[in-house]
Amino acid sequence: MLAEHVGQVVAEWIGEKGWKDVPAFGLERPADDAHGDYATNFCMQLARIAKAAPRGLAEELRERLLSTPTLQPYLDAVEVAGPGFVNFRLSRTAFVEAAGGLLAVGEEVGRGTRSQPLHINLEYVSVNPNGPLHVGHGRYAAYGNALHRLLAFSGHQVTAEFYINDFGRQMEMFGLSVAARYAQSFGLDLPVPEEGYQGAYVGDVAASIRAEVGDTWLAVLRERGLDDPDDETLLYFKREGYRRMLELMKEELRSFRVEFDVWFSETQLHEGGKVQGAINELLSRGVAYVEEDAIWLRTTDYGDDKDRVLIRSNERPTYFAADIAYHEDKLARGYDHLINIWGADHHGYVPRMKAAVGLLCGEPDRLEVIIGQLVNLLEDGETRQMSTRRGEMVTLQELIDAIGVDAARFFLVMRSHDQTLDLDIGLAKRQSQENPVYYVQYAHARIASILRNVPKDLRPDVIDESAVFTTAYERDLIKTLDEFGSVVTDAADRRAPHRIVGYAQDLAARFHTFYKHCRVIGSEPAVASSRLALCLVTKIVIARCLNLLGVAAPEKM
RNA sequence: GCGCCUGUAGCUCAGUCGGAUAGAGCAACGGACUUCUAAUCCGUGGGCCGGAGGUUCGAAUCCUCCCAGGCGCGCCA
Repeated sequence: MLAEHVGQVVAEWIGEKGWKDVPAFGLERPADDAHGDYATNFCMQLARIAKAAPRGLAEELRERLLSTPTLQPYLDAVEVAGPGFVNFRLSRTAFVEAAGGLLAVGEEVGRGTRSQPLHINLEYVSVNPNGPLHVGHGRYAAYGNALHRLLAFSGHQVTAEFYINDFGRQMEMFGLSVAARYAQSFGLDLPVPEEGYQGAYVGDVAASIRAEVGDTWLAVLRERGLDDPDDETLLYFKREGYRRMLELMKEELRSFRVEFDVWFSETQLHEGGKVQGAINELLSRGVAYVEEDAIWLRTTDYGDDKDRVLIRSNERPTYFAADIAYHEDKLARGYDHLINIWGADHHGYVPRMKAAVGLLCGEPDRLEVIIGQLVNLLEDGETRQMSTRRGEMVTLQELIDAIGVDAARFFLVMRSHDQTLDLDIGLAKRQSQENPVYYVQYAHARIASILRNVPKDLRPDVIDESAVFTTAYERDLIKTLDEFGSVVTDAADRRAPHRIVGYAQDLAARFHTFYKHCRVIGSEPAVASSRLALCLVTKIVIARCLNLLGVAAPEKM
């Protein structure tokens, strides 16, 4: 509420002095209340450019602020402190106006308005549809979906996309594995291939096919076995297995409150000629070339270590080639910006993909790759390794069944995506009651409870009267609420939804403290109504935070 | 060997485009319910911010080197 006004005065000051390349002006919340409601270190940063002592500059700024008439109603005191800090103490009027402003905005508190909103394509999760989602995928799902909500709320237009890796050898092996389990369910001894998928869920998929078509394919499998992957029977199992796994995956994600706008099939990219088309175009433009019977892309033009193969000498396209066609397709659909969320095990792939985008459109930075660190799984302190192929994994569903969607999402998104996450599944199950999500949700439920008990004649209005907002509890709450908008923008720009978690915990803590010390119902009318206004705004902001994280905001607990 | 990420309280982690006395949760200990939900609040203890140099009025934050851990360096996906 104050930063803009002070910023204007500062800008005029700088203009008069003719200083160049000055740092950005900002206010911060001091850790110590003795340093006021807000403080700035601007004069110390300015000292080098202005070639003057920080404290002298601070004194000068203080004089200017105190002689600016429009600021007077908002400031009780401006002090110069320490090596050159300027500390601000706000007036009651400032708090009343801030609270009134927030109440007037209502449900839309914190929504960003961008002068240049971007149409962003956000791709995440994107796994082979040949096994259930494990908790590692769950982390990217929780992170990506929270980022989706956050970017949208901060003022961008976002399309969420899932790239289905349904092409190639992994899917073939999966199809063969399903066929083998199908045959085995009739007593036919057809072993799952060495490199096939051993998990029990493969048997479930086979059983589901059997339930639909009975022994239709049994005789053919007995006769021909699994040796020719292009056999139409085996293609059938690949297709049907794929279809069922994809449905399962969609259901799991939906139950985890993760929704995608576009499901994009890699196979259709190949069958629609898009891969070949992209390569032809790159060849004709001379950025791809033939050498040693293979086709290569000049990714070194954009700083990659070496050029990369698009078509192998055996004439099969690489995964990279398909990915190029995919990104060309995304670019052609008109997005300003592409964001991919990848696991840390793919980070070596980033330079070539950015180079490819550079070769496609001339702007490698239209692609932004966010690398999410991995989840380190433990069970009661012991490391637990995961393998989709061997069917050894902790599934996302298992975590959800154990601790619920809210606690799982909160836990998976509360730490920076840049940090490897230790998840002890045994500990998580035992400690689910201590999940901090309940602390935040409880604040919301408490407010809902107050609202249920509000007498009819009490209305949420901020009344300009000397009795209101006299406590530090109320003022802390207002300051925190007032910061929500900048927290949203900051978290979105940094791709850091975990900052929303931190903010929500902080806001909930300030509310709980306020609740303990500041009675709402039963206080004298002016005080009660002003406090009710704070409750209403707090409820809106907490609900918004939880919504951005994909977590429910309960009315009762 | 090279590249990316990480190293902060007993545990899990915030804080990292330099700011005032480094924070939270959990765990430990001690208090607070006749009043809007005690899933809460108030308090106590707990730290060579991996190590060493450097830049700066000021470094957990920036630079260099070292140590430790994770991940990656394919005509795999």
